[in-house]
Amino acid sequence: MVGGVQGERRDQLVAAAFRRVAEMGFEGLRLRQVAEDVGIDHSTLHHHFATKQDLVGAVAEYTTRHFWAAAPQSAEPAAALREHLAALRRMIEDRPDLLVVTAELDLRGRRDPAVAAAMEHHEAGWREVLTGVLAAGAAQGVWARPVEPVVATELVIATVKGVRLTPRVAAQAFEQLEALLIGGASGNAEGERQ
Amino acid sequence: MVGGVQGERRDQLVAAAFRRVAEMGFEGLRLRQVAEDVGIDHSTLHHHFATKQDLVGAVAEYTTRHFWAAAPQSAEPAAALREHLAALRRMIEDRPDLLVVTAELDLRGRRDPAVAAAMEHHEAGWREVLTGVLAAGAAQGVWARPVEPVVATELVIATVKGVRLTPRVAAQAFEQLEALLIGGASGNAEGERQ
Amino acid sequence: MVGGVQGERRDQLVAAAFRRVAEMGFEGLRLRQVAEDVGIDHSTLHHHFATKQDLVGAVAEYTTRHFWAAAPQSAEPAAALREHLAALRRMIEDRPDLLVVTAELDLRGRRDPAVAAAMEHHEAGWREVLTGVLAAGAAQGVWARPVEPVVATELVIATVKGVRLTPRVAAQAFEQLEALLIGGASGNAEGERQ
Amino acid sequence: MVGGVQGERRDQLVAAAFRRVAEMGFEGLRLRQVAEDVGIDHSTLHHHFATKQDLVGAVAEYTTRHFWAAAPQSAEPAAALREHLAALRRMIEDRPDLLVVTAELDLRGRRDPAVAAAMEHHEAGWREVLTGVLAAGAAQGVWARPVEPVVATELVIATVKGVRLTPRVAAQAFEQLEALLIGGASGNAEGERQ
DNA sequence: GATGAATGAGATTTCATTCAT
DNA sequence: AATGAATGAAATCTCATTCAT
Repeated sequence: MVGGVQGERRDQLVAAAFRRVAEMGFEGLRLRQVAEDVGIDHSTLHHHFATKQDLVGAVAEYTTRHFWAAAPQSAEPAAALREHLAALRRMIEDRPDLLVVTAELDLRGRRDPAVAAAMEHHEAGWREVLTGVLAAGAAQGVWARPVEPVVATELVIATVKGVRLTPRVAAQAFEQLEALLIGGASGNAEGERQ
Repeated sequence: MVGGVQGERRDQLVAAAFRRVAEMGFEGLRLRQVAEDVGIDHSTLHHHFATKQDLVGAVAEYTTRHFWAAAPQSAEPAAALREHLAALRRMIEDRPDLLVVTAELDLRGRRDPAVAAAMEHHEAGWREVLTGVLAAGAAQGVWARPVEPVVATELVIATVKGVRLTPRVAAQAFEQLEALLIGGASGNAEGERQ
Repeated sequence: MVGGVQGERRDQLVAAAFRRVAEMGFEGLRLRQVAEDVGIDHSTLHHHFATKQDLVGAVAEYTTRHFWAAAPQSAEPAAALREHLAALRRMIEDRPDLLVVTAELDLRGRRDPAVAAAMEHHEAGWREVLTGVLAAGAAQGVWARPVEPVVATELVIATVKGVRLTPRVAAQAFEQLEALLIGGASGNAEGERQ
Repeated sequence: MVGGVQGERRDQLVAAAFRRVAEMGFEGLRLRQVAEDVGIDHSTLHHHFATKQDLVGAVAEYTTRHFWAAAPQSAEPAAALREHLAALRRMIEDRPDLLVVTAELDLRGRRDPAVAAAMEHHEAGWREVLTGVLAAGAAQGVWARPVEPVVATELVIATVKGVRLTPRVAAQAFEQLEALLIGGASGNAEGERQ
C-alpha cells in the first residue's frame, strides 16, 4: 500500500470516473482516461475494479452519497422543507456535475442492475425523509392546502429531477413549489430569482 | 427507389435508431444494428446519413415532433392545463420510449449542438404554450393561488421532466400539481392512481 | 451528347483526375471527387471509364502527351540538347504538376501494366530523340568528350527524372550536365542559377 | 516481453511495413497485413504505433538508414566518387526494394511532414558528403573539367534518383557520369554493361 | 500493486462498383 | 448520359479485458 490508506487509489479512480462522466456522459467514459487521470496504467485499474460495471457502480454510490448533505435539519416542517429545497438549489448551482451524473445514472440504471439498486436505495432514503417532513407538516396543518404526504413527496422529487440539468430555472421552479405548498411567498420572492 | 416515396428509407432509419436509443441509450446505439433493423447494408445507411451525428439529430427532431400531440386544445385555462397533463400522463404510460429518449436527448444535447438546438426549439414551444395557458388562467383568476405564469411554467415543465422515467409516480405528481394549482382535487383523486 | 463534342466529358474527367493525382498522389485519388470536380454524379463516371484503372491509364496518356512539347527543334546537336534541357527546366518550374504525376506514374506502373505500357512508350520516344541528337553530335564531334549516344542518353534521362520533384535544383543539375557534355559553360552559367 | 529485447516487435513491424511498401507502394500499405506478417493481431500494432503515419515515419527512418552503407571511405576524391557510385549501383541491383521505397517516400513526403523531414535529413547528409568529395577533388584538380562542388553534387544526386527504379540502366548512367567527371573511361567500360 | 504487450470484438467510415430507373 | 440507392469488402482505430512478468 503506497498511499498508506487502504482504498485511496480506489477512491481516486472513482472520483476521476465521476469527473469523466460529468463531462462526457457514460457514453464517453473510457477506463484508459480514468487511469491516466489518476496516474496509473490502465491495466492496473483492473486490480481495483474487475470490470467497467464495477467502477460505474462505485460511481453511483459515490454520487448519491453527496446528497445526504441536503437533508433537512430543522424540526419545524415548513422550515425543513424550505431548508431542503434551498440546499438542493445550492447544489444544483454549485455542483452541477453531481446533478448531471445523477441524471446519467438514472438512465444507466435502466440497463445496469447495480446502478438501479444504488439509485433506488438513494431515492428510498430521500422519499422517507421527505414524506416525514410533509406528514409532520400535514399533522400540524402548516401547508397552504391539505396534501397527502406520499403524493406530495413525488411532486417534490419530480421537481428536483426536472431542473437537475438547468440551474437557470431551478430557483423559479422551487420558489413556485414553495409558494404553493407553504404559501405566502408567491409575490415576494423576487430576490431569489436571477 | 423501392417504396416509391421520397425519404421513406430515411424515415425508417430514424425510427429504427429511435427504437435502439429507447432500448439501449445513445451509449448503445450502433449504426450496424439500425441498418439491420431496416434491412439494408450498414454502408447504405451512410448514403442517407453521412455521419452518426446526422442520424442522431434526425432522431431528436423525430422524438420532439411527437409532443405536439400533447398540446392543450381547450380554450378554458383550467381545462387546458388538466388536458395537457392528462395527455402527457398518457404518453408517459403508453409511450415510455418517447420519454426515455427525451431524457437521453437532454443529456446528449450537452455535447451535441444539433441535439441541443432541437431540444431548445422543442422546449421553447412548450414554454410558450404553457405560459399562455397559465397567464390566461391568472387573468381570469382560476388558479387556487396567485401564480406568475413564467415561474409556474417552469414548475410544470420540471414536474413532467422529473417523472419522465417513472410512469409509476407520474399520476401522483401530476395530481398533486393540479391540486395545488387548480385546487379542489387534493386528496380525493385516488381513482387516478394505479 | 450534351457538350456537342465527343469525349469532352471524358477529357474533363481525365484532367480532373490528373489534378487530383498531382495534389494527393494515386494514394489520394477518389473517383467521387473526380466526378464532383467535373460536376457529375460519381456513378456516371463509370459510363466513361468502366474501372478506376481505365481512368488511371487515361491519365498516363494525358500526362505523357504533354512532354512532346519539350522535344528539341534545332538541327544543330549542341543547340538541340541545350534547347531540350531548357524546355524541360521550364516545364519543371512552370508545370511541376506534370512532373509530379510522371513520378507517380513511374511508381504506379510497377503494379499497373497499362500504365507501365504508357510510360514505356513515352520513354521509348524520348530515348529515340535523345539518342539521335547525341549520335549526331558525336558524329560531328561537338561534345566536350567522346560519348556513346545510347549511354549518354541514360544519363540525361536519369538527370531529368532525378530533379522532377525538386525544381529548386533542376537548373543546377542541368547546367552541370551541359557543362560536362558541351563544355565551356562550367564557370559562366551563373545567370542560370537561382 | 516475448523476445526479451526492447523494441524488437517495433522493428519487426517496421521491416514488415517496409516490405509491403516495396511491393505495393504506400497505396497498398495495409496495417492488417503488416501485423499479420509479424504474427500479431492488428490491434496490437496500434500499441506500438498509434497511427499509420507513425509507422510510415518509422519506415522512412528505417529506409534512409541503410544508405549510410554507401558512403565513400576512400580519402582520395576520384576513388571516393567511384566507390560511392559503385556502392550505390550494387544497392540498386541487390536491394531494389530500398530504392523503390525511397522513391515512394519522396512522393509521400509531399503530404507527410514527418516523412519530408526524414528525407530532408537523409539528403542533407548525402549532399554534405558528396560536396566534400567533389570539393576535395576540385582542389586537387582531379576532375576532367572544372566543376563547382555544390552544383555537381546536384547532378550526382539527380542521376542516382533518376535510375532508382531501373537497375537496367543504372550502370550506364553511372559509367557516363564517371567518364565525364573523372575522365578516361569514356566508351571503354563495356564490361560493366549488361 | 503495477506494467506493457497482446487480444478480439467491434465501431464508424470509405470507396469502387453495380443496378434499376 | 445520368442518377440515387444499394452493396460488400475493407480500412483505421478504439476499447475492455487478460496475462506474463
